[in-house]
Order: sequence, then structure tokens, then C-alpha cells
Amino acid sequence: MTLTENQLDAAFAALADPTRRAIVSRLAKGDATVNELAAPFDMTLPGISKHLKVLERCGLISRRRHAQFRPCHLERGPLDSAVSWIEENRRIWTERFDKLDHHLRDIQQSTAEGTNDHE
Amino acid sequence: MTLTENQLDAAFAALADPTRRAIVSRLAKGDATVNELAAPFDMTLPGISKHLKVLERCGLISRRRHAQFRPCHLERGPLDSAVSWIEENRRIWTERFDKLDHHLRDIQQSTAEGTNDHE
DNA sequence: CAGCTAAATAACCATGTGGTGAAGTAGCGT
DNA sequence: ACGCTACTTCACCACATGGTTATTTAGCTG
Repeated sequence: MTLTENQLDAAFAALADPTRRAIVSRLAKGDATVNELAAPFDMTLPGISKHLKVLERCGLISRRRHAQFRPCHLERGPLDSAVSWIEENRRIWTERFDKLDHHLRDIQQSTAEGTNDHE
Repeated sequence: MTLTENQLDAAFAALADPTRRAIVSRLAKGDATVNELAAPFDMTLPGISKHLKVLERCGLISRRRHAQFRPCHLERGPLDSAVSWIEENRRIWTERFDKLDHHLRDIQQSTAEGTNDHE
């Protein structure tokens, strides 16, 4: 289910480029050919082709062959894995703060009669 | 709330490195000094220092000053933004497939008496 | 077949990144 | 004041990345 470290590296790295994120966003709406994907960008086709190869290598997209066209298709897996990694760490972070919150509440309770705005 | 494109670039790029992800995971459990963060890695301190600068520049961590120590603290914002971006695209992706699913169901219903396994 | 279109590949370039060792800075302890 | 500790910054290196133009491959079409 979850990707290996290397695949996670590649997925995050792939998403770190605005052109590639835009391509992913476009593909979320439906498959598209390379020329269709390239159209919105002020970039040569080989440039787009390189980006697509990056996306393909990390599993974010797959490509079929249809006549001369190579329609690109967004794959969900890497996005899921990326979110999973972040969510897991946010969970740990949040739980820790919940505990801290309880702790502070305890302290406040035990010093309820003292001042409460020092520093 | 959401980061700019550049900040999103930086956040994803920061998370693309396994050392930096490990540092983030460590910090999710609580603040730590540079030496504490460096300990698990087979890497010199300047190397860690560079990684921390990357994390700091994209807002993933902040650093206080306490005596000679520079305790690092994980900030939640960029993680939230990264997840938001991905979630938004997954949402579009999912909705599309739901529609497709309905469409296929319609087709299957209207050709219910025909063959159903042609390509 | 020739020729067009879609896309990939090759060769190249500038810049960025991840790492190093060596030197510098800042604050505490004696 | 002196050194120790905790880090940062500097100068450098090898390699990856993002982009280009020019060339090549693959497949349709006349």
C-alpha cells in the first residue's frame, strides 16, 4: 500500500514542481495527450515530455498508446501515500499537543488562585 | 491559509528528502536541538544544518535560541497546505470516477441483454 | 511511397542540491 | 580570559534538475 522511501522521495519531488502539479491537476479532470497537457504552458514539448517522464517514473501517471497519441492517466497511489505520510506525522504532532493541553489544564487547575498572565 | 505556489514548491521539495522527512518525524514527537536531530544520521553537522535551513525556509520548522542551543520546532502550516493541495486534486479525481461509474452503470443497464465483456 | 503529426530522445547548458572538511561565531563554565 | 560546546558559514565538489534546440521514432493519411 504505502510506497518505499525512494518512491516517497520521488513522489514529493515530483509534486515540488509547479508545472508538474499543474499537469497533475489537469489530469485529475481526465486523461489527456501530451500536446493537450503542453498547451497551457510556455514551454517546449521536450520540456513537458521530461516532466511527464518524472511523473511516470514515480507512478503518478501511466501512459497508454493510442495511434500516435500517448494519453496520460493520473494514478492515485502516490498521492495516497504522500498524504498518508503527512497525516501520520500530523497525528503524532496533534496527539502530543493534546497531551500538552491537558497538562497545562492540570497546572492551571492546581494554581487556580494565582496570577495567570505572567510572560 | 494556503501557501503560495512558491511556498508549496518549497514544502514539497523539503519533504522529498528522506533525511528531512526523518527530521520532521522526529520533531513531530517534540522539539529538539540540532545535535539531537543529527545523532541518528551518518552525516556531518553542516549537512544537518543545511537540511534545517531548507526546512526553516519553507516554514516547516522554526528555531528559538536558548543558551548555545537552537531548539527546532515543527510548524504545522506547510504540512496542512501540502495535504490540502493533494486532497483537492483527489477530490476532483474521485468525483470524476463517481460520474464515470454512474455512466457505466447507465450503459450497462441500457445494454443489459447484450454481451458485456468486449474489450 | 511521401509526408504529416505526436511524441520521444540526444546533446547540451546553467543552476540547484546534497554532501564534505575547515574555519568562524555565540554563549556558557571555570 | 580561556576554553568548551553548539552550531553556522564558507569554499568546494559531484551530480541531479529544468530548460533549450535539433534529431529521431512511430503511426496515420493521401
